[in-house]
Amino acid sequence: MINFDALIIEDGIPIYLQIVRHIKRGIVSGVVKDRDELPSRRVLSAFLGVNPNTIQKAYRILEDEALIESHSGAKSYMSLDGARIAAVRDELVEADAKSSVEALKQMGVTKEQAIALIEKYWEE
Amino acid sequence: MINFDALIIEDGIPIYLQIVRHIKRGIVSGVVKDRDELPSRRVLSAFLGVNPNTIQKAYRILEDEALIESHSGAKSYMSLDGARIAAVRDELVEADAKSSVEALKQMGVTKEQAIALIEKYWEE
Amino acid sequence: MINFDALIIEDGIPIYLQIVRHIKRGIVSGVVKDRDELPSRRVLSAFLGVNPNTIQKAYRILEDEALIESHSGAKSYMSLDGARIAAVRDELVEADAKSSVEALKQMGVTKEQAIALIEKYWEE
Amino acid sequence: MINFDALIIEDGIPIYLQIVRHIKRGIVSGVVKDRDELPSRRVLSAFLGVNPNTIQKAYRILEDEALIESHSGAKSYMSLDGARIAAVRDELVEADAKSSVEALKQMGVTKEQAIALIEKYWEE
DNA sequence: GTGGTCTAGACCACC
DNA sequence: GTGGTCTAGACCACG
Repeated sequence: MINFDALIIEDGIPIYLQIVRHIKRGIVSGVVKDRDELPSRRVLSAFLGVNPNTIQKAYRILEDEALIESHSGAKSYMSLDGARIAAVRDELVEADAKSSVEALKQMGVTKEQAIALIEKYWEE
Repeated sequence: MINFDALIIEDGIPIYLQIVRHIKRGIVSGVVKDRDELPSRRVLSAFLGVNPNTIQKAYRILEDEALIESHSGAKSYMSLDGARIAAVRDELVEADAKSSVEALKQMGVTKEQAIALIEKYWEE
Repeated sequence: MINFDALIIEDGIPIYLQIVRHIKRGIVSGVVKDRDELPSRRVLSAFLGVNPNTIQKAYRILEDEALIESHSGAKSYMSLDGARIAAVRDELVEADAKSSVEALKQMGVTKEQAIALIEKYWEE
Repeated sequence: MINFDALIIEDGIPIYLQIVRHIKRGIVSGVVKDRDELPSRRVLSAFLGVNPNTIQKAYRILEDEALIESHSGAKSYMSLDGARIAAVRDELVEADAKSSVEALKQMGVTKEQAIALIEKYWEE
């Protein structure tokens, strides 16, 4: 089952979005697989020290994106296939790179300067 | 004078911050220069279709950072020198690159893949 | 025995309350009589496709209002007399007519239009 | 401005739906007109003794149905035209009369008795 | 035990 | 002042 030990709730960004992002990163990195069981709202809320409703909101978003399946009274499971995983990868990796490139271009940074920046901060 | 045609107000992020960011990107790219005249609150609010107070809030922030000079009843002008421009560049460019690198690293992307992504999206 | 064919579970209002209401309507219409036997929790839950606990909750409410008699392990029976039936009639018929009249009046419908509506939908 | 004195919150049905219904009845009766100003979330919540969020949920539903217009920081206004009013009328009047007829029929009330009930309560 | 909804209180962004 | 969001607690239906 997916592990939430590495998820440290930080301030300034909604908790339910941090949970969504954590699960999506698990999908991209391959830690989470199809048909994996998700912790129940109550269990995860107790573990993270937040309200069950906050977990519910995160799971609901993932369900709307067809990444998990929930049925009243039953446990929740991951529902992944190649297309969905690719979509999540696009959303996280490509969208991130794309918006970064756009911002840098608008500020007059050259491609060479951008690559130099990446290399510089990669080591830190 | 700085052009606001390229500024498309998007939802989810405060309008006054989008205006601030747009002007700051102009500073970094060199489109905006020292002593440039800024459009009046009234003119810009009409052009963007937002409340004059929202423009006021954006200008006030820039004024607090000493990037513009306003005198009640008179026009506002950019107030830039090498140090200020460098500070804005750091704030925008470096912060952007840094957060992007961090996100990609967290998802298991290698430095080489990251650079490839930058090059790929730079052309589009 | 009371028939539950006409009971169509609708969303938005608690199922156990819908069951209570259905039985009370049977009392008012005379379909349900004193000493009538009620279907067992298990049978009714299977018929309606809901959880036995939901039936239990409905029966418990009727029991609290002294409209049925239950003894653990044995069947449940209606327990009606003139006073109880009149009370239920007041609660349902009069409350229904009253709230309906109030709603229609509030919407600017005239008495004649209201009667016409009743006649129109009575035939369908 | 629309009046909420006649709205008595009752149990068993979500408060926000009762508020939605009350406003829709005002639309049908003509009490509420296009461009009418709505009470703010805070004012109405204080008046009804419920949480501002409950009002927000009701207003949000009406906004989704394009019956009101809300913009952050500004007041909320009704947004009505003939087609929208007709749609609301259908939804309320017909649904109300239909469900009332169905309930009365199920309780063994005759059409004549139903009409008598309507006339009786109409005068009160 | 499970998932889901309703109401509430605190807070934020905006005009 | 306005509208909007986030988190929380209590409750409901269900297996």
